[in-house]
Amino acid sequence: MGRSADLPRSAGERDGDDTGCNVLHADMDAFFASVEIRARPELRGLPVLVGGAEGRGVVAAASYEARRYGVRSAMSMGQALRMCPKAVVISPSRGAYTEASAAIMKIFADFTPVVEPLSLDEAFLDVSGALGLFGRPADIARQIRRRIFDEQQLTCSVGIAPIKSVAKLASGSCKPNGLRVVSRDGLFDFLHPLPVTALWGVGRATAEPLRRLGIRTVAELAQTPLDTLRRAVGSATASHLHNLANGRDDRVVSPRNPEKSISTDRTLLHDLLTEADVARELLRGAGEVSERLRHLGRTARTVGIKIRFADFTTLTRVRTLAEPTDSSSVVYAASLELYRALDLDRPRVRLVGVKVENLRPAGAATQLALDWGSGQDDNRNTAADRVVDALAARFPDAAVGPATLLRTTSHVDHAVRNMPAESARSQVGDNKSPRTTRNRRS
DNA sequence: TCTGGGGTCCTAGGACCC
DNA sequence: TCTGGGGTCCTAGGACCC
Repeated sequence: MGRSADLPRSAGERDGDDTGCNVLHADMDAFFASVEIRARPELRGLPVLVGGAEGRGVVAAASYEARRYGVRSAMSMGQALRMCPKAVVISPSRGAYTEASAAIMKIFADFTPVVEPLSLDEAFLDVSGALGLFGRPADIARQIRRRIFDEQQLTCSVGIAPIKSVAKLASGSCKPNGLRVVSRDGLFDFLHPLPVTALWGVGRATAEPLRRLGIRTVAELAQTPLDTLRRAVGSATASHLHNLANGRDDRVVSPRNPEKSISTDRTLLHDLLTEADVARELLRGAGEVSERLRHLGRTARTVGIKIRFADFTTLTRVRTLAEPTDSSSVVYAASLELYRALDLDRPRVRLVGVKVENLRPAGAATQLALDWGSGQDDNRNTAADRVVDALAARFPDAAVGPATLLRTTSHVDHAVRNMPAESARSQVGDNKSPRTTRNRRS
């Protein structure tokens, strides 16, 4: 890719009076697909789908060429391929997206410290403090788009407005590779003709009661009495939507708060039929979320599981522990106990997930554990976990982790069945380190 | 249309305490 | 002993977003 080439195929820049329009919403175009195409230029111009290629996959991102066939993200891969049989399917490469995302966020930060990432590929920026240095909001947006293209060979679309909700709608309306200013004066001309489903927070379940009230456009929503809306969609949603429809959004751009939960779940290629198989997935999930906890220097007080069955019904169970933890074995023991408490009869399990929430800094947890006098085993668990983390970081390609994840089913079965159920409560469970004895305080 | 994976927020009910 | 209200914590599920 040549540097300083012209930005390609711009959807156009709709510039207007940007006075007081200090909120920018920047959104990468078909981000995952664009990153893949950047790595394999021979794919440029072709319909490209990123997502699970085998079995139960869905589309995570589609290039604009693929979208012309009606393909949308979240569509099942099978359906997408029926609509667009010539599409090239690529498995997601998370590392590449994370890396590109970091580079883009860094570019944003060069213009203003007030950046609120919404996901890997989009962010709000408040540029009110940057006007003296970089010019008007629309000028800042142009410089950002230029730098992202020059340095990352990727395009993004930027919406510029006085408030967040409208900036987001504006960027969506000028995709791909566009720029759009919605001025204070032009706010309602832009907002009111839109369908209510365009509003952030109106999905299928909310659209339906609105439709029954005869509300299809934002203008109609704006004119509906608040009480009527409350009865239809509940109090919080009603006032939120009513405000947005009337151009009121007092949310400020604020850098991301620390994460409130960490979860991982996995849809299996084939349904799981035995507790041993489910336990192995819980072990994997517990290991993943715990490793991320330790990496972030945080601990969790609440552990949860998610189980989805073949008929797609889904159960969630959570348990709050006596003490916060970042230990893989404690999280695993708690999740296994939650699963066993379901007491399922011949389940067909399609998805297994593990989640931790109620997060807090790790330092506080250690202190608490020592105070309780039961910290010894916890600390030993964590020490073993840290060794595993370090090995995994040093040798990313090696399989470092619980031995049961490396073995075949019969061994797993044995290991799992010997795991005492009360270990989560007592927080002394450690089925990973053979040296650890389970000497409870008598 | 046989339906991913990572999050956030809201609601509602129950337990418990004052 | 009965009744009520308010606050907080916990749990389950659902809606929504990308």
